[in-house]
Amino acid sequence: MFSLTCEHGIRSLIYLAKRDDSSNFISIREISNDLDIPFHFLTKVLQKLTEAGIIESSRGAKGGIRFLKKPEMIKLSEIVFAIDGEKTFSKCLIGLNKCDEQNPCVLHDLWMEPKRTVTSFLSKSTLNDLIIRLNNDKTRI
Amino acid sequence: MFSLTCEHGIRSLIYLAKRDDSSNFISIREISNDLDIPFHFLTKVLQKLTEAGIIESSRGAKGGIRFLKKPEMIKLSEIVFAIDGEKTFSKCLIGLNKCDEQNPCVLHDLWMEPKRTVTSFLSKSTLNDLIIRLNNDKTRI
DNA sequence: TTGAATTAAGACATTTTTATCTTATTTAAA
DNA sequence: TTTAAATAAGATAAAAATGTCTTAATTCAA
Repeated sequence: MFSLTCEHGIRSLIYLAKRDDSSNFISIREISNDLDIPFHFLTKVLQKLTEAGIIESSRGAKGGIRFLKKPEMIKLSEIVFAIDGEKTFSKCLIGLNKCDEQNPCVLHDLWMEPKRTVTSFLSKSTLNDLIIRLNNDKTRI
Repeated sequence: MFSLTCEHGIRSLIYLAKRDDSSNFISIREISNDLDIPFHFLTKVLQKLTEAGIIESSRGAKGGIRFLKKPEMIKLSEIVFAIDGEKTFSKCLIGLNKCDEQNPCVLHDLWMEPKRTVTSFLSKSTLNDLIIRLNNDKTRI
């Protein structure tokens, strides 16, 4: 569904939202350890989110990453689009490069409703919505 | 969404359903030409569908592939599962290997409804449903 | 101002996916 | 029975995704 890179990105930001005191940077090494994601791989994933303006980073002692936007303003869709690309769920299901209302592929119409459900889920869910779940139960990242 | 391999598989079977006179084999070379899919790559894609029992193949002159099951009985989900794997849409969204009702990931509950919509779309749509669309309009494979 | 801590960046390695090529095997028909 | 036509299968190549390592740049604090 999502690339592994994207999964790492989502998990990291949920982790960050859970930990965030919003003024201090959280070190990537710590995230890497707690979420069991290879450190050097993770730095590259997070660089994409930095370029996308979702987080900012600081080098050196006490460095790390922190949110540039408020977690209640960050949608799942933003994260996915930043990492897997804007077209992640708007591409033609069978790979036709010109597939639209005028010239639809055989799946186009049937795919519209499920696609809407998925994209609405991604654009409705903010990081805050998600960490609320983490506070309650046995829910995990 | 689907792997390229899977896209090729779906397109080929829709093409076959459209062409099918159900007794003759259709050559892979012909499918390859008409759908603009690399021939040797396509033979391997179709071998997966043969192994899955959806089509059968014949070597030699007048060889090719044909359906083993009737197109009205072949669901999109079968094709996807045969090529991209059974768990294509049941895997945890963020990659946790033990994610279920008891120990859900943060996305688990929110993902349930969109997932249902997608899997229902895949399991409702048969090849026959799809080629009906091809007969009408400007619809393409 | 120096040193330790930390991310950035680029080179490199591995794995998976996609693509190609060659040879073997099978089938139908002359 | 031979030949042409076709898929099967395995080797190899290329590209993309994932993972690792090294060096550079930056930051804080002693």
